[in-house]
Amino acid sequence: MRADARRNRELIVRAATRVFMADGEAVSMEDIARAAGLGVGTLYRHFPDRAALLALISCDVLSRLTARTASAAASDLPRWEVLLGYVRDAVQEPFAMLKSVPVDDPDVAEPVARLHAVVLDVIKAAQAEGSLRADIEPAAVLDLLSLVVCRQGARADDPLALVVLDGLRSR
Amino acid sequence: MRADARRNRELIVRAATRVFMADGEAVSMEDIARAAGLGVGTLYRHFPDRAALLALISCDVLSRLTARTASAAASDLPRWEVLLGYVRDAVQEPFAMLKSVPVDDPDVAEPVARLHAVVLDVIKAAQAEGSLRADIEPAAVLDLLSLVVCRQGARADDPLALVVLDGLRSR
Amino acid sequence: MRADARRNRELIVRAATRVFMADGEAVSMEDIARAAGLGVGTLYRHFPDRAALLALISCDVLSRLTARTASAAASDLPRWEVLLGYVRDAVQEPFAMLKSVPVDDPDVAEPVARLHAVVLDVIKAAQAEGSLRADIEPAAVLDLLSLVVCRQGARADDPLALVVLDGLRSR
Amino acid sequence: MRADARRNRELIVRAATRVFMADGEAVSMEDIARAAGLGVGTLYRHFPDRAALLALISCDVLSRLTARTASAAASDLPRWEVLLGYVRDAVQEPFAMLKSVPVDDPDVAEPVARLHAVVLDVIKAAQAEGSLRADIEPAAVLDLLSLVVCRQGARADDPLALVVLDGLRSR
DNA sequence: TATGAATGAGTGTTCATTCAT
DNA sequence: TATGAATGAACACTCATTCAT
Repeated sequence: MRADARRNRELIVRAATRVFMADGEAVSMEDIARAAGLGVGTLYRHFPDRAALLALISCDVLSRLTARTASAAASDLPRWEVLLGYVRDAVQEPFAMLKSVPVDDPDVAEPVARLHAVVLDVIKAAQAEGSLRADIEPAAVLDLLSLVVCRQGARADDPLALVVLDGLRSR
Repeated sequence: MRADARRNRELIVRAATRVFMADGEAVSMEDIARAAGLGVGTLYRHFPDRAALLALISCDVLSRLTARTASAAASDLPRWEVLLGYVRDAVQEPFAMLKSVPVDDPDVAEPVARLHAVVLDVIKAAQAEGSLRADIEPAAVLDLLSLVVCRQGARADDPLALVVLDGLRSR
Repeated sequence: MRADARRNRELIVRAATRVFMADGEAVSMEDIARAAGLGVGTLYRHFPDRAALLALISCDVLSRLTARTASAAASDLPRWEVLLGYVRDAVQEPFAMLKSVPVDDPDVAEPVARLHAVVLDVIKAAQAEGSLRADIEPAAVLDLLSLVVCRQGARADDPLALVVLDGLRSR
Repeated sequence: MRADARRNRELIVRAATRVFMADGEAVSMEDIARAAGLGVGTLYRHFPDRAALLALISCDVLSRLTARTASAAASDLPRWEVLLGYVRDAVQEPFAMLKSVPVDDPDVAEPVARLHAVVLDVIKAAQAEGSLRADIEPAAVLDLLSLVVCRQGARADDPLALVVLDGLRSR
């Protein structure tokens, strides 16, 4: 792939991520192109259609988050801190858009599964560590965090996230 | 308002509620009219535009829920039961659509405030009663319940709701 | 169907017929709408998509021609005259567009078959009458006439049609 | 013109001829470039626009056919055979595309005229020879053969061609 | 008044053509 | 010079809204 093509692809992904974060999933291809400073044609050269763009951005978001979480998990931080870090990172991403992506698409399903696997490990370890309530199924914890994180406009320090995290803490 | 006008308005609201529950917010005005057994023109006679219809249905949903919750609150049931009842009732309504309604609109803001007031009272009473964790701000509990209830396709007995409710319970 | 709707449908069909005759099959829906003095939306209210419009106009053309030919066939004109009349009528219609209509579509296949049946009868009768060369398969005569008639911009009195018709004549 | 430029031009013309034969005139420039194993840019280096490419391919087809027919005309074959050979050769070429080429373009008009001249000579000679009906204008015979030959997917032995050729034969 | 037909701006997508690499 | 990436006008089609019946 040529240098400028790679650069433009990156511009598209970044712009789309930005506008999805800001305005939700119902953004037109024209708007994304404009935000990227490119023509619509360029979008379509890089992504066959809207769904593909959504899918790719989702994958991007997911793998970025998986990488970051896995890296934190490899540290010797307390597992609770790793979990908090996950939430803090996730709310910085346009996670809400995942709701409009077909999770059946294997290209999306796989990165989702990988992220889930990493986070589930952290959850279990946090329960073993004693920082996370052990009387809740790990999968339920994951669901709860996903709920917190997938709201349009979520922030790590909004009351809701704080409540949920506090509710998950062992006493 | 004449009897048939009131009847049609009711038909529209009911039909819209139904299709919003079933198919989400992205339903066309034609679809709503068809579901109501009316022409689109009649929709527009009753509601100046799509936003107004959404707002009004939201109000309808909200006031119905407020009434039901207030009535339960007037009983001598345990406050925890009243709270559970609220969740059970709310998930039967197209609450998810509230996310696409401008809450700035005073016509919507007010019923929201009224529902919140009623539920907050129940929350505080449940904390006083000792059934609901008292170490969480009532407003935060409300947010948490809203989160549970406003998901598209939410059910009172899905794992997520169960986890949240369990997390709120005093031990 | 309401009076104005029927009138507009007629306008669409007429306008489309006209522009297909004039400019060939590659005309945009906007152009057709403009030619009909209507908005594109109206086209789509009457015809679900471009293919449906093409199919319907083809059917219209075909049945008009079938009716005219059958009526001539019911007269006591010489069969040769009936055949000439068919060619004269056909070249007045946007027959060329049939080449871009999916003949597999049963809605089109049937009127085509009906026209063919009528014309084949005339052909056979003309051969029996002695005015049409009898040493050619009726089906081949039909094909030949179709070829003459389906050219973009065909005219009944252009040299080509004259030659073909003359070639078909018994001597 | 450098050797590789000539080679590329040849590649383009050949590829375009091939895909026009196979898929009709509605082929994209990208498709043609891909079929030629070249980039679109190279197409545009050789041909200013789509019309020019079409025109040039037409010229190519026409002159190839003119050469072949003239060569056959130079032999001592019966003129009827030469005429049959012309039809057989022509149907192997993407002659249908000529319908979408502006014949006004002098670059196209001239090769058309040259082919016509050659074929007309053959036609007249065949009439003189007694193998071709002499009661039809040579120009009309030419038109008729053009009609046969310019159909998308024409073949020398399909019923239609056979009928036309048979109709032209003297008895 | 209720109806649903008409409208047209807006959306996703394609493709001839231009231009940076 | 050859490449193929970028462009944007054009197309088919949708749907909130208006308006004739």
